[in-house]
Amino acid sequence: MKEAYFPQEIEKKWQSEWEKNNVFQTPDNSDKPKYFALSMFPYPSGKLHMGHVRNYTITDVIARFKKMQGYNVLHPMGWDSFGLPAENAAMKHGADPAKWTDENIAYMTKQLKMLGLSYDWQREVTTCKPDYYKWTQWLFLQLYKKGLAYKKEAAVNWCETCGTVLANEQVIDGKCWRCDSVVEKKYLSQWFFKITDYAEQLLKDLDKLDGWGDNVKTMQANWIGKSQGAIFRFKVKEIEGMEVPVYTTRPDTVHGITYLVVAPEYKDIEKLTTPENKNAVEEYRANARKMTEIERLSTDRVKTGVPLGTHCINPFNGEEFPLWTADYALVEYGTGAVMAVPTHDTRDFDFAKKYNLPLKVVIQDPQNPSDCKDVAYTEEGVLVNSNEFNGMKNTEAKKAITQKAVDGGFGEFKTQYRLRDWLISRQRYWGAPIPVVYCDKCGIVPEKEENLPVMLPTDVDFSVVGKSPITTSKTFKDTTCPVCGGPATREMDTMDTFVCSSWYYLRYSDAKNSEKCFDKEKVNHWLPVDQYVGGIEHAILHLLYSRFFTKALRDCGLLDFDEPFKNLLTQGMVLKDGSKMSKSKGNTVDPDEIFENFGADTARLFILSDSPPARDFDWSDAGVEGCYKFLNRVWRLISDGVNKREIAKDYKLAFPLSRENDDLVRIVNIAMKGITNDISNDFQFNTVISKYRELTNAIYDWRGKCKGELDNEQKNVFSFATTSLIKLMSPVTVHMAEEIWHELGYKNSIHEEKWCEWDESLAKASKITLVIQVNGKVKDKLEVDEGVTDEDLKQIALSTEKIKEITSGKEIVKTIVVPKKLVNIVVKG
RNA sequence: GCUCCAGUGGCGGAAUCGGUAGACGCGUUGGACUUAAAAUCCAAUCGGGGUUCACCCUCGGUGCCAGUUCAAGUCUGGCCUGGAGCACCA
Repeated sequence: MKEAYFPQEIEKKWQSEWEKNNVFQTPDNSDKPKYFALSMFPYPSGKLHMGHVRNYTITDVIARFKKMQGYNVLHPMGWDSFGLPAENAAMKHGADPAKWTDENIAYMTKQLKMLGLSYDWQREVTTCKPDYYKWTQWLFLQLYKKGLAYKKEAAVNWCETCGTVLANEQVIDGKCWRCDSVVEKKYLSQWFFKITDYAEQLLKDLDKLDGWGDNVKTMQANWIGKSQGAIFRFKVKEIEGMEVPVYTTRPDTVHGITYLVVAPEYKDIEKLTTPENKNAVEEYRANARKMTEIERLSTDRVKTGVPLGTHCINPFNGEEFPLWTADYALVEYGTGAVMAVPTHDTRDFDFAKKYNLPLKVVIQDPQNPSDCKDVAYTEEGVLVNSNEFNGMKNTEAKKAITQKAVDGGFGEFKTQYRLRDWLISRQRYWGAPIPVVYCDKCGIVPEKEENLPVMLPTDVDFSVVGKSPITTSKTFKDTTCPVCGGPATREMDTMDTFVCSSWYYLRYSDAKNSEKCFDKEKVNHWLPVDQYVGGIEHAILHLLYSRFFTKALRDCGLLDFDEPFKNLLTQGMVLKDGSKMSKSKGNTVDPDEIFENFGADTARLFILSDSPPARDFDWSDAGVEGCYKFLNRVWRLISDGVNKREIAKDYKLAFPLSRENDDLVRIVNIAMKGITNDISNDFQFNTVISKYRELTNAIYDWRGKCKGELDNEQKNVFSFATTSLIKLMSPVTVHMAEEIWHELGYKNSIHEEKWCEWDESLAKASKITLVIQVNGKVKDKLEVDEGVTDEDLKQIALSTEKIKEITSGKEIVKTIVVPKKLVNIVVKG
């Protein structure tokens, strides 16, 4: 065995060996239980960054560990390859997006292989390939049939310079990420998925996700934004038969209404405006339209509004109050109209103060009543000025008052969600075409399933400005109607890339199927994903959409489970010098350089070493070198032993062992147990790695204490310890472990070995350290035999010189014994 | 403003159940080997104080203030700071 560790040589050799022998291919059929380990698939941007390295290393170690534990592990990889960067590259350099994407995939695949990741490449999926997007389109049609895909007029983020809509993520501080011009709101007819139909299920099923962090679950719950309240309908005094409905979470304050606000875009606003107020209202609405979303939603902006001139009547007390329009009412939420109770709502209060609208207190803290002249009272209290409800607690009044409205026929209980339907249309070329045609006779017609995929045209001009390149195709637009056969035009929009990524994990179960999106039996076998690993930035969008897709496809009968991801690990960011690695800051580290200088095993070891996976990880060059040195240290230990014939393949431990040998064997067993527990318990790889080091140090110490040539027992113990170390390290330092394994004389791959099993009776030290406390403070420690009873411990503690001295002349009140650990003597005086 | 997460040496972090705070590493300092350097190895490394001074003793210490307990980094209540997400959502 070579004395020096040459990672580059070893790593290349084993990577090609594994590929040749299909070590990581996963059969569908196996006697072993299944385990699906999944990393969030990357966008092929060009090169891997350290965030990718961290993500994929974490999942890879999990996959290898589970495989060694006897699971049939599915560990696939793919490419989220539709999206804007490819199209932008095309616009900038005249490159073909498909070619640009393919080249990036090829390069990044090479990098992934250099990292030694155990993927089953037979199951690779690429969302921009027709064999994948055919099924994205097919799934769109299934949702359409179910009424879950529909078209409507909606406001979108519009960049006039680029002539296209932008995703919310592409709007940075209200400006286009590419050309920096201000983003406007525009009304366009767009395709939506009816995710709101699933709002309650998406919220409720969060409770089932024990394997998800609370942070992600609460983020989703907030996003869904369930609230419970009431709808009240108010008659308009000036217009016979007209009503304005409002949604409120504070029905208890209904007697305190002093005005009502409708959104500037409210559908009946023109009818509700008197001729005298028409000009002012029109002007206000025109201004609101011009305003950007950011301006309008800024919370510190002074609230503005104008009166409409009409009034409503409060059915609870007969009071009249004026109608206003103000942009703090949002047309998309609730009914688009707000009943304003300035005394008990801070926004209404600000508005009322500015326009001198009246205040009427209806909730009070009986101990400390407020007139609400300076600030709204939003806490709980008791009703006043509320007729028969006076004296009732406001929490109870919510129900009683709503019930009165229900009985009177002017209101009802209402549950409201903040979640909006998912806008999936993009006026973009590089995406999956929406498989729909427009026929003058038949209207909106879905494409026939046998005509899928609707192929992306290639005869497009990317240099066009102000419209989607797809519209320049001569061959794409005109088609025939699937129903009547007459002339028709294709939908020119493509789907949001989040649609493609909402089902890719299902496709891995049956990636090569050309007849179906996936076989039902296979998808039910492999899914849900046992462990999903990825960045926290996907906490809402991707994970919520995927959950929605799973539920919708379940309702389409395509699969039989409710939730796609059983366990979720959101890994922290990779930082350098305390801030996120980014090109603009110039603090990036190129994975290629690390592979070249230290090897992939060092990179893998280091990226797992210093922080637990969920926390941010601070990259340091010294840390990398430290890991490299550690691998050299392990290599030297074993190569030295192998070359001196002290370590052999066929070792046997014959008990009882000498004291020193027994101690080392115990340390090995303790390490096996500890490492297994650390991985099983939230994947604490940082402590796993510290245990590798402890074990290595212990073996070195033991070896240093052996004098002269090793005897047989020592050789066996040395072989056991080093072979165990290398097996424990094999999921992390995959190439080095394999090389050493073969140097030891084994012929199979270490990655197909069984995980270490420890002997419970040996997984503890032969001596324990007894801690003796007096009044909870440590006063003495001593070594005692492992088998002592509690009574023995007590007697030992009380008879030590030191304790006698401390307790002399004092009354011992009681003695607490923690078995095999500690004695606490409580004294008085 | 609301929600969630976090706060431990010079630094990253460790500490299943409440039971030895600071594992392991980085850095630093000293030493060995060497003509020298690199590499490697050994030792020290929370703070204050004491001392019969290289062996100990003692006090304090896990963001802050209380509480529960024989015992609190860990549990409870109230704050402070930092991070993340949401936000005129009625």
